[in-house]
Amino acid sequence: MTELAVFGDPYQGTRPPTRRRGGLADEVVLYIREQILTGALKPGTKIDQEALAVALDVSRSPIREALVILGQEGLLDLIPRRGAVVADLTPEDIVDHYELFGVVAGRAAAIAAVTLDEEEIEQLRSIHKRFVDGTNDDLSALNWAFHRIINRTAPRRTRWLLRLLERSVPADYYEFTDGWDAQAVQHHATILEAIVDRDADEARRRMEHHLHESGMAAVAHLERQGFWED
Amino acid sequence: MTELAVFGDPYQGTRPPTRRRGGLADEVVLYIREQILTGALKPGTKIDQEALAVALDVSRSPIREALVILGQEGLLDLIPRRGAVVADLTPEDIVDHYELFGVVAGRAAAIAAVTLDEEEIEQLRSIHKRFVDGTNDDLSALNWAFHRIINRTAPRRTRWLLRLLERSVPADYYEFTDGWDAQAVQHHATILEAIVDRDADEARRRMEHHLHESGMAAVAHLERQGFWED
DNA sequence: ATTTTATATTTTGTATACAAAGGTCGTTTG
DNA sequence: CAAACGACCTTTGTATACAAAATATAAAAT
Repeated sequence: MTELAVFGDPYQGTRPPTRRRGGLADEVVLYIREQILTGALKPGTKIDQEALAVALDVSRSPIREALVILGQEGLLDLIPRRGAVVADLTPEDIVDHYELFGVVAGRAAAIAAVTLDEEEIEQLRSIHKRFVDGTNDDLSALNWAFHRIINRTAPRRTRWLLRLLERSVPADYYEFTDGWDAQAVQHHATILEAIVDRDADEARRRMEHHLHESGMAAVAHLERQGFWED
Repeated sequence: MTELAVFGDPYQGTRPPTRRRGGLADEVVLYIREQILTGALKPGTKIDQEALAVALDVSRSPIREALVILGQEGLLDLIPRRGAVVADLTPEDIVDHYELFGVVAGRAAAIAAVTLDEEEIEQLRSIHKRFVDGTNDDLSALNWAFHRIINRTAPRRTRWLLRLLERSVPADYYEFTDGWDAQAVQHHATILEAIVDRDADEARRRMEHHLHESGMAAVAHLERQGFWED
């Protein structure tokens, strides 16, 4: 069951956006990012603008804009006058990335612990419940919904940074990493508990821990994808 | 004295880069960012690509790349098919930005407290000393050098994020905010102390506090610049 | 008079064209 | 034989051209 019922859905409008109609550059970004994070494009590989343009059947204009975006995200190194190469992200970089993700998401969790109202906490409980005993739900979507309720109360700039940090990292290791969902459920339970207790500091610590472990899972996932193979 | 002597300089090579030769897009980015952060371009203002191209005497190609970069930084809102407008950053956004800056720089400080060697700590002392009694030094450069020694030991991704957070915010409020340098000296002193004590947690807390106060100064600076005038 | 509809104009997004820097490969020279 | 030079080819960066969407303008209808 990949599609969730719309009626009676406790987290309507809290599902990851399927797609919003931007320009061609956005699609190119999605394509290259996918290629990098699945290990199809190895670190150090040079991006041939013309070749990519031909392959995707677009001109170099949207290609170049996409390269700029991915450069800003840190997935590509843009060296002036000599092109773009896939950034050589090491396991340490991924771990570091998730630590950063942790301190920012931790901040969001701390804020959520003192700002979420009872209704929102109830939504959180409901989603978590479906996570616990849900066998026929999309775990990634539930996970996303859980974090969204927490993050949406954070200030605007914090939400912006969370989105940025989320993008440049594998999104779907839930489907692949064995046993991760069980671990995640545990983490979510402790985070939810801290929020119910209105314990901001504990919520922060537990969210940091959750993201730390997520980083480990992400590294394992990338390794399995052959991200660091020759 | 804006230029520092090269010989006998305890922080050679630790000065902010004057300029690195990129493409035209980089210069356009610098220009627009300056315009925004000085209040010349008010939030909500639409960016006319053609007009900008004519004004800066370049084509729309580098202009568009610049807009994409500034969009990624959060200084512009890029709405597909209807152009770019200056993001309406509120004082809350700026404060939030510096809080984020704080948790990231705090992480760097915590790492520095346990990884800096004696020589680096000595450099830190030396710079701080010049900061304390230096009347004829460039305070911005000294400030930059102080933070650089701390941040350079942080992992790569953390340094990347620090650079990103640094960019989209006024860089030179040292020269403008009255009494800020005295406050900064105090903060630096306490941070240095925590690092000397190898107290990672305290270093983190004090760095967070330092950035929090910096945020206040930045908001005051932007207000004085007329950033939020009609 | 105000809203609606049709048409013209502007502006963005994409494609193509061109100039210059970078890279390649073979030749020359020490 | 290795290093250095140079002519050629490739690729990037920038400018221009064109198509389509959005906005503005004017006419028509209620």
